[in-house]
Amino acid sequence: MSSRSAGRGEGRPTLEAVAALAGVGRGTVSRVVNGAAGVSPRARTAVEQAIAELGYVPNRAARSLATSRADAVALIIPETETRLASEPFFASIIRGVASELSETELQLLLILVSTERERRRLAGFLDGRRVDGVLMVSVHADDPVAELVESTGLPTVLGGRRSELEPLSYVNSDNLGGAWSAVRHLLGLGRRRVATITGPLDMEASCVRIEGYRRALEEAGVAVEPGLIAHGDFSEESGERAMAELLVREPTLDAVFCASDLMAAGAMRALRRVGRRIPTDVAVVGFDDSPLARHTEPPMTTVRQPSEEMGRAMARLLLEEIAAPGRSHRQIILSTDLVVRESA
Amino acid sequence: MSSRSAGRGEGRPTLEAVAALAGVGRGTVSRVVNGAAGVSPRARTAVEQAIAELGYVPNRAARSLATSRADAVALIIPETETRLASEPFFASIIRGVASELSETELQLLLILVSTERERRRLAGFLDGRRVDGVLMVSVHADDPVAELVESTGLPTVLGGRRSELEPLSYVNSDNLGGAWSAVRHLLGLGRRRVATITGPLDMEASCVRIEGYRRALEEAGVAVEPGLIAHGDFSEESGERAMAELLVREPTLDAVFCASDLMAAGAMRALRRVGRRIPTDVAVVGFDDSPLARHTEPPMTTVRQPSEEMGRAMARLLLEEIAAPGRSHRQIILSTDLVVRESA
DNA sequence: ACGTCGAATGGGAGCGCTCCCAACTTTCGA
DNA sequence: TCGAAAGTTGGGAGCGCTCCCATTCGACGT
Repeated sequence: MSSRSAGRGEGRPTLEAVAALAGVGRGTVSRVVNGAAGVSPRARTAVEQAIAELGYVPNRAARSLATSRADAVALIIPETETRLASEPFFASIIRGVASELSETELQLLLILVSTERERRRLAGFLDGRRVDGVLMVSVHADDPVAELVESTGLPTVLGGRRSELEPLSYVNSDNLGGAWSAVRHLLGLGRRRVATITGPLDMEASCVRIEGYRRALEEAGVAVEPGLIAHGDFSEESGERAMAELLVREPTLDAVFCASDLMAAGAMRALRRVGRRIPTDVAVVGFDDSPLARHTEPPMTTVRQPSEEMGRAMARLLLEEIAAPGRSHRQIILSTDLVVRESA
Repeated sequence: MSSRSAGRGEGRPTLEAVAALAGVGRGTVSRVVNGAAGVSPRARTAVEQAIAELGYVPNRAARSLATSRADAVALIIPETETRLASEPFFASIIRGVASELSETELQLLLILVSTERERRRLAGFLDGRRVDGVLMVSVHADDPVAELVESTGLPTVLGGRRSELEPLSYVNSDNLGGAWSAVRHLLGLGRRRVATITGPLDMEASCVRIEGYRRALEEAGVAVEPGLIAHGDFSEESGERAMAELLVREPTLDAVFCASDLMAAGAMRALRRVGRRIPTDVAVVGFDDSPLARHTEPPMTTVRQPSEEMGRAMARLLLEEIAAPGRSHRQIILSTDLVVRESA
């Protein structure tokens, strides 16, 4: 069934071959293939038959050359080795994007950028206009990669924004509400000395989660103490380290809200090491609802963010942007919700 | 003059533009760009200067059309929603492949195939010869996707093989040795009623791991009892279910070797539910050494397989195969090792 | 001095497709 | 009945690149 059987000695069948077999001109075949109007039913049938018989599949490169579209989009993940593997967040994004794209003719190019060399390669790549649009996740405040992408003028959609005045389109989850509800929950449990372990401060999501933490505290009339805020970088080690610091600085804390599940897992480990019981002594809440949250001991209470849906929304937004390049940029905020397990 | 591009906006510079500026012919520029021999130093310098001045980047589509190479490879992951996200194995493979590919000019196309529709789309895609080669992981015994790929005749490298007489090139980890050493370890601990929870039987890796289990037992003079073998599908739920079954069927078991960390996590949950202590009552060993293995309670003893290296090796093999299409297929086996933590 | 040979070079001929327009056919109103 | 409008159709002109061949040029041998 694959075109091999139909081979007329030559290589793969071309438009021209189909035209010849169907007894029509190239133009007509092209119109049929692209679903354009203005083809008589008679001609259309003949062409469709010829296509089936020959097993014709249009040549992407030729089409690309003629239309100067690439029929592909790039998903750029600018992260170091470990994060991609350890955070299922990325895998979910990929899945969402891929599933949305599978409805279209667009191909998904995956580009991981971690080294300086890879960044330079990316520059050449984008300049070569080999994609019609770009998706990018995990953007830091003044990420050179993001600036590179922005400077190309290609339709772009970010997962997460760089700041409140992000000029590009983006899809974000409700970090403020998520953090807020996590801390509300902790307060509702009667905890009053609630600490937080933040993500890297050059990421807007981290800052907004801190803000959510602040607001929940303030609304409850609990003072925000700088000593209760420690910083991490989303990794497990950083969470462990931050928790250890907090424990020294504020021995009386009774809860901690962590900006990622990974950090929460690290924090739990630090707590366990010094013999604090979870949640009896210290309640712990994470952020992401990654698979590991169900495997910690005790299972982790965490803020779920719909990462696959995020990927899907990003793809959808990008498609719109590619279709109507002029239009102003848009943003989508997806809601989060608290998954209560046993750690808080 | 073409009204579209050459008008005022003056699109990206072409080979011809570079040639004009450098005062040479198209052929010479092409030679320089492709690093071909037979260009005088003088001409080469002039061309390089012109390229820099114009910021010329070759058009991939045009090159593709002329050479009928795609300069891209596809990584196909035929899996259902959840596995991609829950198993860091895939993320590691992706990273390995991407990092190896970043040394080349090849692009990485990611193709997730889970629905029937996506499979059909893949068929057209491959027939369109839009990639120079294919990488595929997680292949089941008579996976229609694998057969589809094989039938295209494209250079292909599998991650894992379909059977012992796999005709395609593949990279595999030493499943036999891994399983063997896991069970050895259990036996060395004095356990004598060692159960196993297998992966899906239509995957060769599962069968080989069972074989490793068998051999270790036989070598130690311990009888292999069918009742101690339960089947799962690599997922956590299946592990939990299988463990529950085993517990009913063989209440006296004192150890279990699981063919994946995820299943081991499920098994641990099942054990905990019925109050069996780990490892005191039942020792548990997993397979993969995924990040979650460090977060279970207690931390899991497991067989590490070098998944990123696996991705890298796959890419390397594919490059060779693309370069020398005629040559016979090759295989690479990567060794595994046991990571002893606290569950066994 | 002249012929010879290899290195360097320019440019024609496509690769397979889309775009677009001229040409042809059919239909319909006057 | 005739012309105009509408509906179809074929195919030329590229898109930007590589491949390859004919040509040019300089260096060398005799």
